[in-house]
Amino acid sequence: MPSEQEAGTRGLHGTGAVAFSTRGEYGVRFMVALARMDHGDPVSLTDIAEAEDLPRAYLEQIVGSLRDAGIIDSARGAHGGYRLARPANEVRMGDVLRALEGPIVPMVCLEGDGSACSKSGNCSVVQLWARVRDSVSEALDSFTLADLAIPGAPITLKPR
Amino acid sequence: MPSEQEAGTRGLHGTGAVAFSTRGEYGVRFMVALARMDHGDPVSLTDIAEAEDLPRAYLEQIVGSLRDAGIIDSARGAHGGYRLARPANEVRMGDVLRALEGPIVPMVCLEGDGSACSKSGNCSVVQLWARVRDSVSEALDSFTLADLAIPGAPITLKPR
DNA sequence: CTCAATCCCGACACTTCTAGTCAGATATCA
DNA sequence: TGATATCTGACTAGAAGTGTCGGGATTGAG
Repeated sequence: MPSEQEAGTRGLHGTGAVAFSTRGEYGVRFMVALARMDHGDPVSLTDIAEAEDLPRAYLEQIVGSLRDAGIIDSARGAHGGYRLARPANEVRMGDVLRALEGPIVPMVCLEGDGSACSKSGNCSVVQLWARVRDSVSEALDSFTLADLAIPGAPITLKPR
Repeated sequence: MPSEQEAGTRGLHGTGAVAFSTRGEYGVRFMVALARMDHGDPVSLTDIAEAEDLPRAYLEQIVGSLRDAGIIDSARGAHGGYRLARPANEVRMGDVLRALEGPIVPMVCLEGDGSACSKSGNCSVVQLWARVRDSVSEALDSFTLADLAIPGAPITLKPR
């Protein structure tokens, strides 16, 4: 039997402006699946990739960012896997997305301490970009992982 | 004298998630400059490109989107150029950005009529993306071109 | 100890998008 | 007619996105 899933092309995720990449989508789906499957023991990446039909090797990269950000804990070795580092209702989706996609910066002039733009003092347009940035952060942080994970019935793992 | 400006590399515009491209930045800067320079007669692209230090040929492409969207009017031939199609205080920045960058769609599952996602009925995550989309639209539409073009003018934001 | 499961990590390949450049066609005014 | 502009399509180099692949390190079980 074909042991490895064939992933093929999935196209781009998000059209036009303000689009998240597949890192954002896959990472969020991973987190929701993990929240539902996490009953104390680590959940393996393979189980989640199969449940969500995501390319395992690629997901592995993405999940590394979540681990580095301290959002999930990992356990290596046999019967290893991933667990939530905090209860789902304490995980803001803004933290998840920032870990996955980097800081939310709609325009270069907002990067770092703002010194990138030479006319930072008298530029009126920067207020527009700052407003967009703050709105997106607020929207993301108004959801917790629990908000997204609760609706479905909790998924139980097959015994191993 | 050197007839063509050398533009060189300007790097990417916006880091991480929710980034606008140079189309968005240059287009907005074009609009602000046009709003300030428009005193009745058409303003030529060359004048604006020089004033804002933007690559003329590339800006030409970008401005085409604004014309197609009916945000500016163009006049060909000698003494031609561009004019605002409406007063600056009637131009919402959301319209400008949508013309420049396409619809604001943070994730594929929100595209078109929403039929792209197979589990559109029971997906909880879609609410997150929809919220982000609406927040960005509101943020952009809370500014008019006049807010950005009037130098030193106090920017009044609509209450939310 | 050995084996299998599992995370971890770097390198590579392919495709698409970005950010332009360039040459020419078309339209208008003097 | 000639100078000035917009308009259009084709082209390109480089970056980013979306994965695949192979192997190394760690752990639990038998």
